[in-house]
Amino acid sequence: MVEDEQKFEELWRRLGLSVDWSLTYTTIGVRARRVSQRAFLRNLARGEVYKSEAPTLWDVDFRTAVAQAELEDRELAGAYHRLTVHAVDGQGADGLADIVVETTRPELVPACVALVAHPDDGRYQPRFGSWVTTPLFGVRVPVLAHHLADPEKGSGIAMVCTFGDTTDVVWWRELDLPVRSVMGSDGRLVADPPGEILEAGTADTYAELAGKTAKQAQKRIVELLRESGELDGEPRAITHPVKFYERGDRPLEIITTRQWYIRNGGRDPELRAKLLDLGRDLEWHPAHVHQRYESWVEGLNGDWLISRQRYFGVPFPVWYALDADGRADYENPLVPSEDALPVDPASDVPAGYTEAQRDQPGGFVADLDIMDTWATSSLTPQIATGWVDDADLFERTFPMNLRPQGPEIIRTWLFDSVVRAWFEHGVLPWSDTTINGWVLDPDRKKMAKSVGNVITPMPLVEEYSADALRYWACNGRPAVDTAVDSGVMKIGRKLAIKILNLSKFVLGLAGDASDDPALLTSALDRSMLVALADLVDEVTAAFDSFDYARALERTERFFWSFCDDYVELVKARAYGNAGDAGTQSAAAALRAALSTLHRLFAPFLAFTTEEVWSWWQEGTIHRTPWPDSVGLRPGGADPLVYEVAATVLTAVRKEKSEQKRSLAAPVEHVLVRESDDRLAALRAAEDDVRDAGKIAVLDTEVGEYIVKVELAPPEPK
RNA sequence: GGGCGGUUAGCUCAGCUGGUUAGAGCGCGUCGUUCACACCGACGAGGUCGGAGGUUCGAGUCCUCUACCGCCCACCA
Repeated sequence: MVEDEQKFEELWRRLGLSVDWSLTYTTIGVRARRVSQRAFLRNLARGEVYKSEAPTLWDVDFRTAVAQAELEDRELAGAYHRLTVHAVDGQGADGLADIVVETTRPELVPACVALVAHPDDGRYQPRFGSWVTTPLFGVRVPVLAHHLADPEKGSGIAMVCTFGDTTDVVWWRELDLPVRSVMGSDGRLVADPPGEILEAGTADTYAELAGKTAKQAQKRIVELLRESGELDGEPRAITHPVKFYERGDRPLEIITTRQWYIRNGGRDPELRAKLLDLGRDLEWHPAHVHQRYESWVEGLNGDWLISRQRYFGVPFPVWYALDADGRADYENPLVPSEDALPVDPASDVPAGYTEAQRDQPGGFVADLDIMDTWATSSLTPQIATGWVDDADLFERTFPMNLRPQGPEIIRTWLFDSVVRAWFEHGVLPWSDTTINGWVLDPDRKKMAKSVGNVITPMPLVEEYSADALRYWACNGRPAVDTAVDSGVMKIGRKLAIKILNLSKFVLGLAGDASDDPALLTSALDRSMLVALADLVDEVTAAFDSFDYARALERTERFFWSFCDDYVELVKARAYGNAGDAGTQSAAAALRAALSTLHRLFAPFLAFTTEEVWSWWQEGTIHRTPWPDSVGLRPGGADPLVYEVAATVLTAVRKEKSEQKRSLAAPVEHVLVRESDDRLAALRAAEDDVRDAGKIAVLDTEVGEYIVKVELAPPEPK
C-alpha cells in the first residue's frame, strides 16, 4: 500500500498536479482516527448512529457485513426447482390439495417460515390463513398474502425463508414471521437444525445438509427431494441477477447480526427529503450526473451499515459493561471523552474500569468491530480542513469549494460525505462537484486486470511528456469516458513545441520592448488584441463553469490562427527598424499576446508554460494573476481588421498552393471585392497584407465577395 | 421495470441559449524549407449530423416516437 501511495505521488508530481502534500492522510492515521471517532461519538450522542441486531447482507468469504452501497448484481446461472408443499389435514377450504412452489434456493427449505401469494390471486385466496407443511422437514408454515408477491412469477406463490434474499427480509418484517435461520457466517449450513425441525422429527434429514456450503447443500437436497417425490419435474435452468459484495466471489447471504448503522434516510422520509434537497443545492458538473444521486437516495432501503468484522481499520470507540452473568449491555455503550481520542477499545480501558476487568463478569468488553473505510472517507472535508486540530484553518476552508471524483462513488464517497456534513455542521461539505469519466483502453474498452488491457500513465508520460498527457486528459469532457489516444497526446506535444517556437520568435525580435499600450498604433494589432480579450472572457467563463475542455479548445483555436495569420501578417513590420512606430506596435502587441497566451495555456501545459515564462518573466507562472481582459482590450479597435486581413491572406496562400508555387512566390496583383465596412477594415491593414502575401498591387472594390489573385510568372530555372 | 448519457467526415471528438455554403485534429492527397517552427508549414478531398414524424420563415441544435451502444437505480421467489 505504501508503495502504491509512492507511485501515485510520483506520478502526480510528474504530471504537475498542484497537490498540497502536507495534507495527505491515511484512514488509519492518528488525525483521521480522531476525526472519525469524534464524528461517530457525536452522531451517537445525537442518535444519528445506533446499534441494531438485524438481517444483514453478509460476505461468507470476507466474513463481514457489507453495506447497500457495496453491492453489485451479477447475472448468475441458477434453476427453478418446483417443490411440493403439503396441505395440512383439516385445513384448506377446497380440500387438501398440495401447493407447488418454485424456488431457486431449495437448500433453504429448512429455513422456510411461510408461503406468500398476492392478495388478489384467486388461486391462493382460499388458502390464506391456512397452514401447510414443508417438504422433507414437515414443518408447519402459514400461507399468507402480501402485495409484493408476483402472480406472474413461478407458480405465483413464494417460499419465504430466513433469509434467501432481500424480499424475504421485507416479508419477514412486514408479516411478523419467526426467524428460522440455517446459514452460518462461514457460508455453511449450521450444525444444529432449527427447533421446529427437531419437533417435526426430521433432524436426520437436516443432518444430511449440516456443514455443507450452499452449493453442496443444494445438490444434496435436490437428491433428497427427488427421492421423496417432492421435486416436481426436473430443475429448470435460468439466469438471474444475484447480489454480490463488489469485491467478493460468492453470492451474499443474509444472516442476522448486531451492527452499527448511521441514519441516511433509508428508513426516514424526512431525512431522505432533506438529503435530496442538499443534493439539489449542490452544483453538479455536468448537471445531469445529479440524477444518479437522486435515484440512489430514492432507492435506499435501509440505514448505512458502517461496522465491519475485519482487523484493520478505525475501531469503534466503544465498550460495553458486562453484568454479573457476563452479558453485555449493548443499549448503554461506554464511551471515552473527546479529548482522549483516538482510542483503541481493545487496548484502552473505559473510565472507571481497570484492565483486569476486561472480559470479566461485572467488568467490560470492547467493541471489536471496525468502521467501514467510507465512514472515515466521508469525513475527508473535515480531516483536510482541520476540524479537530486547526480551528482557524477550518473556519477559513469549510465548507470547501469542490469535490472532484468518479461517478462510481457518488453513492458512497459523495453521498456519505453529504450525510456526515449535514449531521455535524448542517451544511453541504462543498458547493460544487465535478464528476470525471473513465479512461478506456485504446479500443474504447473498459480497463480491467482480468482482461489484461490496463494501461498505466507513467510510460505515456515518458513517451509523450507530462504536458502531452495533461493535454489529452483535458480534452476529455467531465463525466465522458475517454479512450487512451496517443494521437491526441502527439497533438499536445506538437502544441507545446509550437509554444516554445513562438515564444522564441517573439522574445527574440523584441527583446526588451515596452508594453506601453500607447505604442499600439496599428489597427491590425489592436484588432488582434480585441479578439484576444474576447478569448480571455470566454475562457474565464468556461473555467468558472468547470468546462476546462472548452477553455482549452478555444485557447488552442485562437493560438493556431494567431500563429498562422497574425504572426505572418506582422512579421515584416516586426522585423523592421526598432525605432519605427509600426515595429514598436507589433512588438508591444506580440508581447501582450504572448503573456496572455502563456497564462491561458498554463493550467493545461504546466511545464511548457513555466519554461517559456522563465525566459522573460520573474517567478512561477502558476502564481501569476489570471489574464485580465479589461486591461488587454485596447480602445477604438475594430475586430474586423484582423479577420478580414487573415481571410485575404488565406485566399492568397490558397492560390499559391493551387498553382503549386512557393508561399514566397511574388503576387503581381490582388483584387478584393467585399462589403464597404470590411474593405475599410482591410485597408487599415493593407501594408501588412501586402508584405505577408508578397503582393505588389492590392486593389479593392465594393461588391459580392471575391478575392482574385494573379501570381507573377515563375522565375526561369 | 424506472432513469441518465451517447449516436456528427475513415478514426477521435467540438458545435453554448435554433440563423448565412456543418467545424478541428489525426489519417489521406498535393505542394512548399535562408530570416520562430521538418518534433514544420500551406492547401485540398471527404459528412443524407442513427431513423421517422412534428414545431418554425429557418433544426445537428426544440418536441414526439423509434433503433442501437454505454451506464445508473429497482423488493430480480
